[in-house]
Amino acid sequence: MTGAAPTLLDMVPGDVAALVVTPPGRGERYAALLHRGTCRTAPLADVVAMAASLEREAAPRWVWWSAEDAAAPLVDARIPLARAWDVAEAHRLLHGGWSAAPGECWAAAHGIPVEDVPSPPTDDLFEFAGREDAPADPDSPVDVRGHLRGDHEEWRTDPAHLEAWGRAALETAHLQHDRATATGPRVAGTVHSESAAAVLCLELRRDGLPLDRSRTEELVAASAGPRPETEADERQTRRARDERVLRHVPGRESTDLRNPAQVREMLLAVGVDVPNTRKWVLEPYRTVHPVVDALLDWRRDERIATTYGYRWLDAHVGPDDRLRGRWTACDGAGGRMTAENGLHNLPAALRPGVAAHEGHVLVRADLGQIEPRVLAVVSGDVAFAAATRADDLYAPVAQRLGVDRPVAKVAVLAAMYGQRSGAAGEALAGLERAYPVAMALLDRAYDAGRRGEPLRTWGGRLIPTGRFLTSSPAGADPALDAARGRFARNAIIQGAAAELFKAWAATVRATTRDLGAEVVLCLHDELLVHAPMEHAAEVAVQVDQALEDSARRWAPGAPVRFVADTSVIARWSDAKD
DNA sequence: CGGTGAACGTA
DNA sequence: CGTACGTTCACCGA
Repeated sequence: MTGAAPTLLDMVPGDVAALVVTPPGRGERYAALLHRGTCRTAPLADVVAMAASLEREAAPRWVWWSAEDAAAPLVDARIPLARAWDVAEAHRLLHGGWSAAPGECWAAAHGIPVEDVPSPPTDDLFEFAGREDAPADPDSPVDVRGHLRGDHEEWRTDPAHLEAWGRAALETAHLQHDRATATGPRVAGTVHSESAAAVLCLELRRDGLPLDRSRTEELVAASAGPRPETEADERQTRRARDERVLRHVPGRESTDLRNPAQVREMLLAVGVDVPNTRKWVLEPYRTVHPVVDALLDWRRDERIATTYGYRWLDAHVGPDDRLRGRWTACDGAGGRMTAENGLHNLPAALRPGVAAHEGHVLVRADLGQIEPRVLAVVSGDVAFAAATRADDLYAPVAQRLGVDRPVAKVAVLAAMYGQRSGAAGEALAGLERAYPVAMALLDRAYDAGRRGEPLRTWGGRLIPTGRFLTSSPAGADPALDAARGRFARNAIIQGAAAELFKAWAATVRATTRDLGAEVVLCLHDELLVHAPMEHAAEVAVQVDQALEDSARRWAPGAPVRFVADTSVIARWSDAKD
C-alpha cells in the first residue's frame, strides 16, 4: 500500500454527497441521500446500503450536520468512510467553543446573530405555531427571520422534509467552505482532518480498547480487594481499607477519610499542619507520621476501587473484552480529543491489562517532543527548526545556550507553558537571544490573551479568550488577565499539536484498515493500533509513513522534523522497542 | 435534585 | 511546568 488509498485529508472538491437521518427513538428511522442533484429518501437500512455502494464506487465527500447524527449508522455497518465535511466540526473550528447545534451552525455560516437562534418548543407545538419566529412555510426548514426553524427536531421526523433538511446541510457546508478558504490557507484542510477525526471517534467507540480481562481483574483486586459478592461484602472491604489508615490515629477512628476538612483536622491532631490535603502537599510528610503514608496509599487504592473498580469493568467492558466509551474529536478549548469511561485517564498501574487479543499485536507509537517541534512550525523560527533535526531536540538547544540538557529542557517548557521565574530564568534569557522568533510568538499570544483578543491555531481553530472564565472582561482583574494569557499561549501550541495528531491518526486509520488494523486508542500524542500479528511490521511502517505524510500536508515546506517512537508489543505496559 | 469544589488520573 | 480533560465524592442550597 503506497498512498493509493483515499484519505479524508485529500482536498478533492466537487463530488459531494449529503446524508441526513431522522432522529432515533421515534419509530422507524428514515434517511435521505443527496448526490449529484438527486435525492433518495428511504428507510434508514436501505439508505445505508445505498451509501455503502456509493462509498465503494465514488468515495464522495460526505456532508452531515454531525458524525454522531448521520455517520453513526454507516460506522455501525462498517462502511469505510473516506472523506467528510462535518458541519459541527467545521463550526467549532471556525467559530470556537464546543456548542454546534444545527441552528447555530446555520446562523454562523449565514452571518446572522447566533443569539437569535430560536429555542426548541418547550411543550406543545400549537403554542410554537403562534410564536412570532415560527416558519411561514410548513415545509421550509427556515423561519421568517432566516434562522433554522426552532422545531426542526420534530419537523425533520417527517421523511418528506428530509430532502430540504439535507439541502440546508449542504448550503451550510458550502458557506463554511467559503469562509474557511477566506480565513486562511490551511483551514479547509483542517476541516477535512477534523471531520475524519469525528468519524474515527465513532469507530473508537464501536471497536473499543482490547483488554486482558483476568489480568485487569487481578490489578483491580490488588487495590480494591477481591470482587465483593454482596453489598455487605463491599462495605466490609471498604471498612478494612479505612481501618488501615485510622489505626494510626487512636481516638480519631470516626474520621471520614473522604471528607478533606475532617482529614485536615485529623492531621492537625497528630502535628501535621497543612493548608490542604492534596497529594503533593502531603508527600513530604510521608516520613513524618505513618498516617500520612497510609493515607496516600489509601487514596491510590480508593481511586481504583471507586473509579476503576469492578463496577467500572462491568459497566464499560463488553463480553468481547473491549473497554468502550464515547469519544469527541475536539474539546472546547484548544481542540484536543476527549474520551469517557477512563479511556483517557487509566492509571498507569492498570496498563498491563490493556493487551492485544488472540492473533493480534498492539502497534504503539508516540510523538517525541511534539510541542516544541510544533512551536518551530507555527513560529517559523528557522534556528529553532534546525534543532528539530535531532532525535532529541533539547541537545542542540542546550549546546547553543551553553547549558546542560535538563536546564535547556526546563527553559523551553517554561517558555511554552508559563512561569518565567525560578531556576530557568537565566536559560530563558538565552532562549530569547537564540530563538527570538519563537519566543516572540509566545509573547504575542500571551499578550493577546491578556487583552481578551481571540487567536487562531496554525490549522485555523478560533481560540476565544474573552469568554475565558466569563466572570469579568479583560482589563478588570490582572490575575484573570494573566490566566487568559497563559491559556492563550498554551492553546496555540496544544491546539496545533492536536491538529497534527488528528491528521496523523486519521491517516493511520485510512492506510492500515486494509491490513485488518484498528486504531483503538488516541491519547494526545500517543496511538495504539490493534493489528493482526502477520501484518505487525507493515502496520508499524505505515504508522511512521503516515506521520511523514500528514506532517508534510499540515506544514508544507516547513524545515521541521517530527519523530515517532513506534513499537510492536503485546501489552500497553511493555517496554518500548 | 443540580451545581460546586476537592481530589486525582491522563497528556 | 503550565494548560486541558473526565470521574467520584461530599457539601450546599433549593
